[in-house]
Amino acid sequence: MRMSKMYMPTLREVPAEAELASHKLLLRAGMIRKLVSGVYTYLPLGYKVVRKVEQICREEMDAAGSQEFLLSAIQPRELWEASGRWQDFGPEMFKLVDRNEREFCLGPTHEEYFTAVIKDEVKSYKQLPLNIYQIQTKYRDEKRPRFGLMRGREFIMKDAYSFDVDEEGLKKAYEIMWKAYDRVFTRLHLTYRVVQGDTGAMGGKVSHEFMAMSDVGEGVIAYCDKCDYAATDEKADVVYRVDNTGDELLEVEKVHTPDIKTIEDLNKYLSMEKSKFGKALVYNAGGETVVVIIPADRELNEVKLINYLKIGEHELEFADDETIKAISGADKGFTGPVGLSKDARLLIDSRITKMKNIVVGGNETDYHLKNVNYGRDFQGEIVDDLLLVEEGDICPKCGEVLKIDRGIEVGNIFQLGTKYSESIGAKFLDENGKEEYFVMGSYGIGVTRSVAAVVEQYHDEDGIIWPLVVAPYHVIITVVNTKNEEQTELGEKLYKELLSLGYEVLLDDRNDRAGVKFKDRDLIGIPIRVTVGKLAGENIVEYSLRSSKEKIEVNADTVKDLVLEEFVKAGLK
RNA sequence: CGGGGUGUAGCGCAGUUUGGUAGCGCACGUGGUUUGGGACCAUGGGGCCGGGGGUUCGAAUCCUCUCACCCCGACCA
Repeated sequence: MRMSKMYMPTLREVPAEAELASHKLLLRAGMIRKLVSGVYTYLPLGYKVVRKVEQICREEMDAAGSQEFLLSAIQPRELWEASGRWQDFGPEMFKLVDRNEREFCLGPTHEEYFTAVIKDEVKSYKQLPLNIYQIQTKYRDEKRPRFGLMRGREFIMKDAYSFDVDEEGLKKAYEIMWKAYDRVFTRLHLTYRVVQGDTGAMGGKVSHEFMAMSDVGEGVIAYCDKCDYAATDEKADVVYRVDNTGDELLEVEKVHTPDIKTIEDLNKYLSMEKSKFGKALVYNAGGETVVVIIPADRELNEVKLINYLKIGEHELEFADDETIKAISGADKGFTGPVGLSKDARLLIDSRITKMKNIVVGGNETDYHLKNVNYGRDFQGEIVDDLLLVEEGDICPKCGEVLKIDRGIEVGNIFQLGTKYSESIGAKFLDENGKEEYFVMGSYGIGVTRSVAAVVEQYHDEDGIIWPLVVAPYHVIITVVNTKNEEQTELGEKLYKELLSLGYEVLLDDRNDRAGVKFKDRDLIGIPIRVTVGKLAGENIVEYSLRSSKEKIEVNADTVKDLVLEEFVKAGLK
């Protein structure tokens, strides 16, 4: 491609709306443009990268025995009603109504739809296992779209679904997909970690997330260096050791705590460890008022709460002050488990039951209770673990200390089981002629998010540094002075030569100053650079890589060999 | 959803406090000089000052409603 003809609107200044490196650079490099919040246009250079990531997904899925489909983005409401997810996904879905008032959504994912497709045509165990996928645009009306391609409301996803006769088959399919994902992310040159995930709105029990490591990632993961334990913060089991000093149960004591509403205040006022307090959190959860008691030095893991209550993510919110008053009889800040209204459902983290002589809210404004003990003074539903993991927690697997890091969730695999086949009524006949539900798995890769993740991991202050596999072009030839015939001719010659060898080449034949061309090529991050300048007459050019500061002067005839060398090094030839 | 901030030319911004009919840099057109790290001179084009309503002789500026965009929070008992 000749750059004099290319649609590549690079920006010198950073658009005010961008915060992250990937967002800023993709905008500045003329790869994407925003239409509205969370919705982007892919310009030629950006779309080339997207297609390369898609192609890598495609190749690895095909190699893993999956077959490519293309389903519609529009899905009828009935399909989602069948699985109950019209409710569960709720406001996250873009919904629309046709002229006959029939309701649809723009697919946020395609479990129901794929299951419905299979249902009518796959009838025998002999047709299984089956693995199918598509690469398609997804729509999710995110609460807060942000960071460019990182969290959009429209994004491209590779989604695959497996259908098996039993759990055993599902586990095999899961393994195969896991390996395929390893290959995809390895080919993308991403530094990533596979962690246990929460199954959330997808359903099912087992899931893993592929996290591209990055400080700006929205995902938080807890991992152990000693063993292979790694999980998202939402999923991570918390090992919380109760420190029981003074084993004797003391008499409950009412203490006056005027205006002491937070754990911090209480901590100072009573000069007692936070771990001796039980904190109460009041929620409005799917129509009922729920009070949760957890050790006060820890935070609640809302995902664990949502899962326990079996409600949708958007059905959980903090209770307002009136509700708190109604169930506790006191102002906000003094809620506790003792003498709480029966209208509230009381959940107790199991650790609370082991703690002795704790301090809790008194359900009376300006009062707390000391020496409160589970069983003797209050009772409630015991929930095994509702806590959010923290740095320094004990590894639930090996007992070492956990570390916390951040990552970008670029892939996700789920063992779904029969949730969708049952709700959609998708059955096959097994070898005994008995009807069984398909045992399913689903597997996603965020294609456009992966593009952002690559930029996050591969950039510097001058621009993007694309790995060769996903670079929009492999080589850029910069003709320093287009008015100079020797330079122009040599540039053309090299351009044609490399094109004929099958490389993707940019020829910067623009009539601009050298500096402009250098800045642009740094910004758009083309991996291999050839500069045709003053020594063109002697058939000498400058050769350099975007990833290195090194430059060498070489005979123009050897450029093709150097390029080949890079391809060999990258494992592409 | 709550809180905060911002909307002025394609991009980045000033002007708003104290109303008087819109400016700077980059980008863009033209002519010229330049050409190895975002050139220079000259000249030119481009704005319902996010939108509606109001106050006023007069509104980018004041009042009001609204929309959009960005950030923070969804962690408080």
